[in-house]
Amino acid sequence: MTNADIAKVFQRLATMLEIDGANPFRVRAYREGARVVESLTEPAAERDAAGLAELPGIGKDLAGKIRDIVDTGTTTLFEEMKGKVPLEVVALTELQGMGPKRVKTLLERGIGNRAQLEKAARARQLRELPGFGETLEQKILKAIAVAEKASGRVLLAAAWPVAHAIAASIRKVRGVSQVEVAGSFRRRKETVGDLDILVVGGEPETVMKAFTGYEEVAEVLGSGETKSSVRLRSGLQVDLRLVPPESFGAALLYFSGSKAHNIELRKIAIEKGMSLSEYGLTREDRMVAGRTEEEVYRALGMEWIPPELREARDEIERAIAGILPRLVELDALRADLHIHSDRSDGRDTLETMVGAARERGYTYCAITEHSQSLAMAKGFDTARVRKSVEEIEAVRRQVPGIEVLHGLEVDILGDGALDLNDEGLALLDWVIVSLHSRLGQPRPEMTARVLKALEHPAVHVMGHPTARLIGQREPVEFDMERVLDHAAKHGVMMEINAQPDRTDLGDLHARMARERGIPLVISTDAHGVSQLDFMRYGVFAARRAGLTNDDVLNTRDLEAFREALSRRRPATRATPRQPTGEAGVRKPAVMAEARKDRRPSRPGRTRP
DNA sequence: GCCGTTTTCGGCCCGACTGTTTTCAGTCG
Repeated sequence: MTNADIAKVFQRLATMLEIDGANPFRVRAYREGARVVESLTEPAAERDAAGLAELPGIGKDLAGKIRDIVDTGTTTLFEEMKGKVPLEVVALTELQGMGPKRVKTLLERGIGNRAQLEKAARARQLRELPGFGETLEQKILKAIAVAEKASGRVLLAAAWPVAHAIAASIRKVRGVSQVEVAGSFRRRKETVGDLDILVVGGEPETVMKAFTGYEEVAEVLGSGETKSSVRLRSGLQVDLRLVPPESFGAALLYFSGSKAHNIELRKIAIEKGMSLSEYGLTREDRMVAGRTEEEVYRALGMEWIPPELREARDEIERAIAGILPRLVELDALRADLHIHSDRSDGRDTLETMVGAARERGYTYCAITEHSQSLAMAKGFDTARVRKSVEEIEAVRRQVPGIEVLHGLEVDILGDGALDLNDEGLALLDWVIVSLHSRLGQPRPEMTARVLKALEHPAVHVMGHPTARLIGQREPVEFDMERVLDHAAKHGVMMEINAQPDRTDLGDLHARMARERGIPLVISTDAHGVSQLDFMRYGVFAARRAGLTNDDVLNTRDLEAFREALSRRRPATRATPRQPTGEAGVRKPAVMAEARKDRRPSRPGRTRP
């Protein structure tokens, strides 16, 4: 039972209670409980009831229910509520414009799922219900159609060019002085549900007209003086808000979220005798701050918090204490350490890829083709690796100015063995191990398989550890805590794979790795030149995880990177390439150093 | 349902837009 599973039960319970007309603050407590459990970096299952009740927002009752869910898969209240408000009914609230009150009205008339709702709407029966009308009936039919077509959230990388294009077109409107894309886009979540655009300046009518008339707009969902919403042809919803300049910071803060972060800030405002809204921070209707985010945060007694951290985890306490981490920057990366060429399943030649890496300002990179078991991808066996040594030598001569590490992305076989023998491994500078096959193994087997692979002394890093494909494939099942503990023990690093549909490790897991002092590398896994630019999406995940430059090994120069690699020689067993003197289990010094860096007492801002 | 150097009871974040209504409830973010 994962934290996400527990959170899902609480979310559903909240909606059920809401439809049932429960005390709204009780509903909120379940939502808050879901959020707290979901953002834990350790399994809630490992805490007893008392330990759970120590969490903010979790009291005795919710703690007991979490234990129930962990132990039995459900809890009494959930089962009872399912009788009153079936899950099909809960799903109705996902339709645009359908909240708990309307769903309750429907339920009382025997309309309890999407099919029944659509039928009633088509039969023009909805308009007769109290609080419903002809217009709403039409909106509901539209919402059903949209829900069936759109799959919900889109990848950040898909929204990226769209957001920039719309923002650019609004910037051209006469009088507009500021345009910013807020929302989860600004927090750099790996997927976004919609886009929120904030605008300062210009005649309201002109700005709104420019927005609703944008070429990609398929439908205008609403338009007022200060707010308009549209749906693009791609299905993505975009909201635009026009705000006065003196409120821009407060509005940017507000619309960037997360909601939970905002609520925390508002509570702090109230404690200080003020009130915070998207119009500003006020004291007795007098404006205290609002023009910039910095000014609002300062007036609340804390430093400015980077949007990526605004998830109501621990960032507010840290901002108050002045110990926010100084987040890793894209510009700080010196290398891309996971690159394929057309020697295996990439599209471009070795020389092209290395040249493109150099163009991106890297001083070193690793070429990492697949191993033999991925025959379709022309994976390398030992003989091919031997030949590759010369090819890498050649490309080093062809493309000066960047050091090329001879790497390989070696498959972790079904039993945890590596897909290359020790002779082949000994020829490599950089060994990534990855899961590509038999991804459906049950949790105990998968955990054992990964643990075994990480014990091999030749291994440097685990690539895209969970093997998830966002929106397409669930992460593989293994015990992440044990895997990370094992990685820390054996000096194996973790990759943040920057392919936008992987983003793997994701922010929570990367945070868990960091807590164990495991160095991370951010790599693109590029299969073509253009994919080298995916690096930013890996950096975003790292920033959301709170990682600093120090936590990310490929921010170091080549010498420091090599130094760190050379220390990865803990020995569970000797291999021919191990100098005997280096045997013995110890944590690589780089990890001890990294751990030291993240003591909460240490101001995160003292070093770049 | 949670929480507490103002409280163990009585609070709990704020505003725009829409549609159904004749002054506001519901939804959304």
